[in-house]
Amino acid sequence: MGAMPAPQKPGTKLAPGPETSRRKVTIFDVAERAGVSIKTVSRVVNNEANVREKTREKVLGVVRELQYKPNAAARELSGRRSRTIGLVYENAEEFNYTNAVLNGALGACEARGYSLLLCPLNLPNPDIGERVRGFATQARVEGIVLPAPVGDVVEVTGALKDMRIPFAAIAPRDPLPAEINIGCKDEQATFSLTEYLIGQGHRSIGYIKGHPEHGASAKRFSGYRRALEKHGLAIAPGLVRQGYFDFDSGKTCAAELLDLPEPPTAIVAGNDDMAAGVLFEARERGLPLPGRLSVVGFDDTRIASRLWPPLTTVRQPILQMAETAARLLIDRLNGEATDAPQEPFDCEVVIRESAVPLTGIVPAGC
Amino acid sequence: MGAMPAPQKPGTKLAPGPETSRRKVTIFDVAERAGVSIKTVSRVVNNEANVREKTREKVLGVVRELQYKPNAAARELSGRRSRTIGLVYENAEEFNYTNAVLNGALGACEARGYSLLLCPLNLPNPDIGERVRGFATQARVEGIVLPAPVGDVVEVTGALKDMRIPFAAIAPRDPLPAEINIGCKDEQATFSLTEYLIGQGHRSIGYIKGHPEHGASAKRFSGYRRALEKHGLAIAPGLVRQGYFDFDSGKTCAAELLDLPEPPTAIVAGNDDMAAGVLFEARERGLPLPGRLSVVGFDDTRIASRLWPPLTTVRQPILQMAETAARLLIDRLNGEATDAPQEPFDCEVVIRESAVPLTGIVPAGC
DNA sequence: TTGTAGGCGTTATCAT
DNA sequence: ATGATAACGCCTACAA
Repeated sequence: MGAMPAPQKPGTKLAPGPETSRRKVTIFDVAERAGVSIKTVSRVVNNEANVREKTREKVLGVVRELQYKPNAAARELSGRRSRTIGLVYENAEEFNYTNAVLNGALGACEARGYSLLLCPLNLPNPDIGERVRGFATQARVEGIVLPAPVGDVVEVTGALKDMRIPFAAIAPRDPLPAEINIGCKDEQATFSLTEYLIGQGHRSIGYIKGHPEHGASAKRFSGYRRALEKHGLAIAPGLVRQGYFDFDSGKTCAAELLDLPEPPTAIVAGNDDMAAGVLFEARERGLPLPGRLSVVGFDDTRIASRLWPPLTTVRQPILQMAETAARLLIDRLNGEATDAPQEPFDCEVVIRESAVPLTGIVPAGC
Repeated sequence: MGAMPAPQKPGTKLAPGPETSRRKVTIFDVAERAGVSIKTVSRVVNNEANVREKTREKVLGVVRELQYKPNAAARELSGRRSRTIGLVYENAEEFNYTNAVLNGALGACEARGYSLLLCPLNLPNPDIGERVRGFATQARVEGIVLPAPVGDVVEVTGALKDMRIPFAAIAPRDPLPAEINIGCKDEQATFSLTEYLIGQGHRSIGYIKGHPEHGASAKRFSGYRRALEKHGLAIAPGLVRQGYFDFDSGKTCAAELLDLPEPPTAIVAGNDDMAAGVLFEARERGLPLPGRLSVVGFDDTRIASRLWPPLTTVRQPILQMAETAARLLIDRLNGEATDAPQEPFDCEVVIRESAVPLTGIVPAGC
């Protein structure tokens, strides 16, 4: 071992410094620390045979200690195995938040020769921070797209900032969490929607707020309030309820609104799912729809047009927003800086039959 | 150039043979053929500066000619750029075919240290074959999961077989297209559903078939037919319509059924979306629901419980099916053979209020 | 403008 | 059972 030139451990000659401790740990580090050759480490890591149990344990110990993760690229290059499978599926064009985001991001990636890796989260969750950290490390991503409401989860954004991984947020709240933030005119859209109801003669309009964790909830509510103010309508007590963007909370809030001494003649729900809950509750009470109660939603999800009556709602360009987020992120990654903050996207009010003019002649029974 | 050892072109010493022509073309091949160094090729491919226009063109020509695609792993290993971004998103637990498939496959991958790459398709499409080929090549996947109806698209399966890429099909039709085929008891479930209606006293039961391209469509229809036969009920002419798994076709077919001289008292739709169309059509005609018409669907998608009346339907374990497909595929990739074909999964009938006993006393008006 | 040398971190081969 | 060494295909640094 004397005269033999020490195997040049990759990375060894990097200038030492504060960053050194965070240098990627390689198979050489593990081998050295365990007093074995890299091949033995490789054997252990890949569960190959021909390793003494004692050696295996020792190596595994070091692996844990050093938190060694094999480099996927090197593995693939050398071993010709990508450890990747594909999912080829029919892309139903139906609207769905997650799918729209996916398609938008995928489109931007495809156009630029990038790949997209997924990390679904179940919120709320105590250890998202760790999950995201693991994802970013394992998946070796250059940047990350964070659709609402994840862009507002500090455990996630914190971990990312910590790891210095650039990210783009879709529809986040203020203050904007990312370098790249993509939004749409939620406020303006709800304002229009509410004005539309006012134009139909409604004077008592209830509101069901969205999930407080979503940035969009507050913006939408603002639009509602601004419309009422503009037309000199006060918000009667109890007319605003707190929902959570889901069907059940919409139904519950609708029940509360309809139980009011003077129930509203129209209800603005923070999204379609809650609007569906409102319709359901009204239906259960036998209220003639839309005659007795006008309802509007937000998102134009698939169920909006399937419900009875079909829902008047707002369509956000989520696909484009996601596409833009991914595109700007990739551009930024490639040093093609985007200085100006992205202009918010326009939304489109979709008129259907769930909101009708308040005629004063409320049809009886049916 | 004389004494200089020829640069050992990677792969050169592979035994020549029939496979040789299909060997991966590398940057060396391009360089040699273009009469330049690999660095120049690299410059061209990466759009770097300092390449004479003429040289650039020549290289690009060879690149096209040889169909050279840079090896992503080598690129990443050397350049420390993964050309991959991540999408961290909240995984709404709501049911949705695509999402369920995604989550199932993702789960299996995560558990085995695999990555999942997505390739959404828009069917029908003249050049899916090329798209899939491109995806498989570019994404360098080891295997592919094909959820319905893609497993039945011969352009896709053909391309994959051609490229010798193993794949697993979810809910394909017979004859089974893949080595690994995962199904569920569609026939049995529709049989139960139909028997349920018969048990409620219905004797005239319409059926709206699903998309003919889906293997499940035929199986479900069989279940319906078997139930009628078992109970000695004939299928009156016009009682079976051809739908396409979408809302509009369900609505259209419902109109046809309801226009029959003797319209059915119950309708079995091949999926929830068509069932929603049926409800919508009935609602437009002012038919009291569910009293005047019982409707059942299949899939238990989210809208099933949002509709009025809430839909009696069938829940398939799609998530588990996708998980199993991906798991078996990965196992196979790793040589852990699975000899026995996978047993079909059970489905679960979900009883809600859209189907009610035929009382004989049809409520008038409303 | 173009080319050469060397390294990226792993697996494969073949000795020991 | 274990290890030295050569690929793997590309990019960066530096030389010409």
